[in-house]
Amino acid sequence: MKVSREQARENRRTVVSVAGRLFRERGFDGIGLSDLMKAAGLTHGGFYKQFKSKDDLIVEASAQALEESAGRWSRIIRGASLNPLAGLIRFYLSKAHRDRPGEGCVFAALAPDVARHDALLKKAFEAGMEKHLLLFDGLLSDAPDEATRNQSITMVSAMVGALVLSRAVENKALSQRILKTVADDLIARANAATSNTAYLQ
Amino acid sequence: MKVSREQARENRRTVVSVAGRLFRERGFDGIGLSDLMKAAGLTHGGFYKQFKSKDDLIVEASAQALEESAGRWSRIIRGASLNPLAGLIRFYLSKAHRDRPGEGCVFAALAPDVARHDALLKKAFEAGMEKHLLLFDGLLSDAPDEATRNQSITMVSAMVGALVLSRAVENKALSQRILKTVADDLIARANAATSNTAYLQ
DNA sequence: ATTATCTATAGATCTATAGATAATGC
DNA sequence: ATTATCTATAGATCTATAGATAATGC
Repeated sequence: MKVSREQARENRRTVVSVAGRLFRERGFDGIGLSDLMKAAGLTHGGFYKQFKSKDDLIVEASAQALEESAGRWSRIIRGASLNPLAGLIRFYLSKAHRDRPGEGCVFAALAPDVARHDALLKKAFEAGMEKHLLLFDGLLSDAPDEATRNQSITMVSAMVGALVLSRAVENKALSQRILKTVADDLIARANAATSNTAYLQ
Repeated sequence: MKVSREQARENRRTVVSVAGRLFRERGFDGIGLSDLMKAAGLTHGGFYKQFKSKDDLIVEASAQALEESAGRWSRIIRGASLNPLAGLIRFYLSKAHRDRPGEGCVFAALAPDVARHDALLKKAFEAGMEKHLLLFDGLLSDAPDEATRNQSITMVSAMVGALVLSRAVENKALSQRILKTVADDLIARANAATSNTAYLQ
C-alpha cells in the first residue's frame, strides 16, 4: 500500500493537477473529493495526509493553474514570430480554448467562484493576474508605464468577458461571433496603439 | 396551512426572486433547496408542488433575473439625461454593483456556472443577452446595423470581464482600478464612435 | 373536495476522521 | 519504525418523495 516518498510527491502533484482541471470544468462545488481522488487514481481517504482541507487544495490548485496559464501565454508569445500579441489574442479567443475550459484560462472558468471564497484564494488570483498583466505589458510596450498597464487591464477584461459569454450561449454562430468580434477589435486597437513597432504586421 | 391561490402565486414569485438573488450570490451549487425555501419563508417540502426540479427553478430564476436586469438597464438609460451610455457604463462598473452580486449582472455572477449546464439554460442566457445587446445597440446608433452590434458585443464583453475580475481580487485598489480603467476606456471609445450626437456630452 | 404547505424521511453524496495495512527507509 | 494509502464510517447536507394537515373554494 505504501509507496516511495518520491512516488508520494508525484501522487500529490497529480492530485493538484487533476484538481486544477476538474475545478475549472465543474466549479469548486461541482466536484467532490471522492471523485477527484478517483480521477487521480487514488482513494479519498488518503486526501487528508496530503492536504489540510478542500479549501487548501482549492488555493494550491488555483495557484498552480494560474502559474501554468501564465507559462502557456509565455510560450505562445515566444512561439509567434510576426505578431505575438495577435497570436495570443487569437489563441485565447479560439474555439479550441472555449471548448476546453479544464485546460484553459482560470479567470474565465472560476472568477465568480473565487468571488464567493475567502481572501487567501483571492490573493492567489491577484498574484496570477499580475503575472498575466505583466506579459501583456511587455507586448504593448518596450517601456511599460501606468498607461500601458491600463491598456493591459482593458484588453484582458475584454478577453475574459468574451470567453465567458461565448461559453454561456447555446447558439454556435453567436458564440463564434463574440470570439471573433472581440479578437478583431483588440488586434486592431493593439496594432494602432502599440509603441513597439517591431510587433506590427 | 393552505393559502389562497393568489397567495400561492405570490409565494412562487417570492421563491423565484429569492432564488435569483441566492444563485447569483452563491452559485447554483452553493445554495440548497432547504435554505433557499427557508429564505423565502417556506419549508422545503413545498418546493415540488411549484417546480419540477432544482434545474427547473434554475432556468426560471435565471430568465427572470435576466429580464429584470435588462429592465434596470432601460431605467438607467431613460434616467440619465446627458449621456445615457456613460451613465450605464458607470453604473455597471461601480463599487456598488461589484459589491452586490445578488442584485447585479446575471452574466458576471453566473456565466461560468451556465457554461456547465444544459442547453435549455444556455438558451435562456442567450435570450437575455440579446435583450441587453439590443439596448446597447440603441445607445450606439439611431440606425443600428451589424457594425453597431459588433460594438455592443465588444463593450458588453469588456464590462462583464472587468466586473468579474474586480470581484476576484482581494486588493481594493486593484479592484477599483480595473473598474475605472475599463469604464474610462469604454466611455472614451463610445463618445468617439457613436453616430448619435445627441448623446454626446 | 381540493390543494398549498407542512413534517418526516429515503437514499445519495459531501467533507472529514479513525484505524488497518503493507511497503518503504532507517 | 515509519508512513502513504487503504477501507470503513461519522455526521452533515443534498435532491426528491410520501403522507398529514388545515385552509380555501366549490
